[in-house]
Amino acid sequence: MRSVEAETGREAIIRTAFRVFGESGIASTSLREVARAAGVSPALVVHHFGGKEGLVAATDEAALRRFGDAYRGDGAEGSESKREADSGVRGGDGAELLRRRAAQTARVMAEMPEVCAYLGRALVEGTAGSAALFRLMIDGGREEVDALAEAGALRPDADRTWATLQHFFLIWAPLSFMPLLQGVLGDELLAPAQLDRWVEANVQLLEKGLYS
Amino acid sequence: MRSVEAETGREAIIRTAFRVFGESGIASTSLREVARAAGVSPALVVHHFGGKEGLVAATDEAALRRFGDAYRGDGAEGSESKREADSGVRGGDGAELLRRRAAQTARVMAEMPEVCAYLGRALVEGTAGSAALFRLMIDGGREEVDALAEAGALRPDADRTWATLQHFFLIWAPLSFMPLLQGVLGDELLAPAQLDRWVEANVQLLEKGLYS
DNA sequence: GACCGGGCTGAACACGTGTACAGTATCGGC
DNA sequence: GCCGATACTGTACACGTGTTCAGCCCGGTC
Repeated sequence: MRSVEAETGREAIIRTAFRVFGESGIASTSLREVARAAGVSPALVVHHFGGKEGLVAATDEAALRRFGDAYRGDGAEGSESKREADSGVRGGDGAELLRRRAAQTARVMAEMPEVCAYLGRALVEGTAGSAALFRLMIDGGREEVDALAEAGALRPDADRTWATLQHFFLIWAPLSFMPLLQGVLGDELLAPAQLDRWVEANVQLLEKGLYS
Repeated sequence: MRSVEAETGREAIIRTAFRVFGESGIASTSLREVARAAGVSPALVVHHFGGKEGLVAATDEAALRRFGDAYRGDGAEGSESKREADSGVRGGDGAELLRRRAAQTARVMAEMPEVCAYLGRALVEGTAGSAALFRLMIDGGREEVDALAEAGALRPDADRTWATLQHFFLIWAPLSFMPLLQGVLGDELLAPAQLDRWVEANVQLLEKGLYS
């Protein structure tokens, strides 16, 4: 029953690291705490990852991979979402694509909240991998902005660099500020209803602005 | 010459705390490091603030006060900026007010970059005072949003809660992500030219959106 | 059956942390 | 002058940290 079902220690540690680091911060959470929460000895963490630094690097990488896979639509679910994710920019108008992308991100956040919460934290703390993480996200965002610009959807006088950053902040900053947000929104940020409001507000802002 | 010019130990510690905490993070910077950077003994920090927790609380409070004073236009400078800051919402159209508010925030950031960098950090780490800090900013933002709505400037179908949060993120998230931003922008975020681009991009986004 | 290798542990180590305490210097008021 | 208060320091302590290491268990291989 080992190979079919049970989780290896390494997997348990990573999975726990998402949760604990995401909740309490990376710098202020000790390797021992992660080990305790995962139900293993601190020495095992060292055994698998070489130390705390290695653990954080491995967690960074695992989080990024899982997020990327889910966003692209890989994994156990049906193939329909992959289909629509792969349909290129050409053909759809900007508004529709924008909404679809936003919903896609929201779906991933609802599917794997711990991973996303961790990513939000990693970005904002000085993790070794966070610079690469950030660069990846920004580059991806920039491509979409450029594609939307080619398609004529982007306002022609827009500053594309800052447009990319604005996209990034509107999507990722809430994750980094999540503990504070619960007080302002009544709900959990990642509750379905809240997620819908979030997506809707972002789409509206990007399409029409706030002030007419 | 003491009382006229020299800085007291307490002031030196707080001023240093802005810089060091802002650069390296609060949780991952030791009380000893702050003391060393300030040129005093660790015991003095304990003497004045009771411990690290107290130091962080005092730094929070000092940062918030200085930012508030500067934003409101108190302090050594001429009184003209205070004048324009106090001119209420009524009378000006939304766009003009919006631009003025953005420029005002940018001015404060250029004036006291360390304080602002610290605030960006404090918000994102689980500081004791950061919840209050956040609430204050959100409440202030909400008031402005409501005022703009009364004046008819806000899009009528906008979600005011999320509109407030969007304002907040567009302004404060860059501070929290500052170490990462330097790579994407060529410049320093708080360099005057970059600051202008930032303000301009925000105003444009809030007025017209990104996609027409 | 012997053997090996990898997952895994408990005990130990050196070190940095936050903090307490006793003591010194310096300044203002009597 | 003295005196008390306050700013400030050096030393010491208990504790949690990341890390090391010798050794356990256990499934697979010759």
